[in-house]
Amino acid sequence: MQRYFTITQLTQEFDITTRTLRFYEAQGLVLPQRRGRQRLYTPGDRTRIKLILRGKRLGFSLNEIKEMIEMYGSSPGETGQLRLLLERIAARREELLEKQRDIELTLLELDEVESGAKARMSELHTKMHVETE
Amino acid sequence: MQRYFTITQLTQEFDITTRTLRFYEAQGLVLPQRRGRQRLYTPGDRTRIKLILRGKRLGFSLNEIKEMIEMYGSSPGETGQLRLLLERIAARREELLEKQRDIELTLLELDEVESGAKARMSELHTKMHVETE
DNA sequence: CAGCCTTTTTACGTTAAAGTCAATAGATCA
DNA sequence: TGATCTATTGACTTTAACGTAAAAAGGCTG
Repeated sequence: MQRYFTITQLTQEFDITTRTLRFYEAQGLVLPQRRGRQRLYTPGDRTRIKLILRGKRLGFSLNEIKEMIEMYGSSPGETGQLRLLLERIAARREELLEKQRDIELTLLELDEVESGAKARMSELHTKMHVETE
Repeated sequence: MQRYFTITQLTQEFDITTRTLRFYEAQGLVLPQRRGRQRLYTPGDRTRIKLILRGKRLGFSLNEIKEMIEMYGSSPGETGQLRLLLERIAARREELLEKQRDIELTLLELDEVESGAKARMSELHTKMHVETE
């Protein structure tokens, strides 16, 4: 029993438009089957779409995302290709680790701004309190 | 003693073009002083540029980055504004935490692909070994 | 089977973030 | 001072990632 999703189901689930999904298909990122002219998405297609959107949230371009997806599915039988695959994995991992550090720093700065704002807020309250005494 | 950076120094340090820095200036993201027509960047300007590039790496748009930078510098004196600032901080934090989770997942998947590739690689070696015996 | 709704195709438009190019202005160096 | 270099400005172009609109093709319903 193969369960399929329609394009509109997926657009609603992920809050994207049909234009977007067809665009991703034109870029070779998803390849839904057809029943006549209608697109049928398998659970596997749905997973790929999730991967695409996750990549987008992290700031990767569609081309980079395509490469990553191809990495996932690839199982090269030759040593040279395998070595290349391992290199690409290492490179991606580096990028992701850098993004992690970037996020850590940004979160720390947000903490600072927040405590500054909270301090000013309690100052304001104190002042109001004194003035109304 | 105020030390200044020239535009080319910064382009070399951050590996961007002068066009990019002037574009950021036109968008109001940095505001270097002028000596005649020449731009002079202070250490503070340099820090802002670092913030911009970090934001870009995380997939934020220049407009979002501008908002964040303005948050950093702002010190509103009114409670309503402060409350708004705190809300924005919370929203940003949520986004960043989601990105963190996205990264974790992606790293895990990379691990899987990698160990799969390594397994296939040692299979290949074993096979070669057997065949050449 | 006529009418209506959804889906698909095709084609052109748009926006963000620069890239490229040409003209001009200062700055520098022999 | 003339020549050369670098920086600035303005205009136009490009690319990615869709948005929008129009026409045709199914599919469903009374």
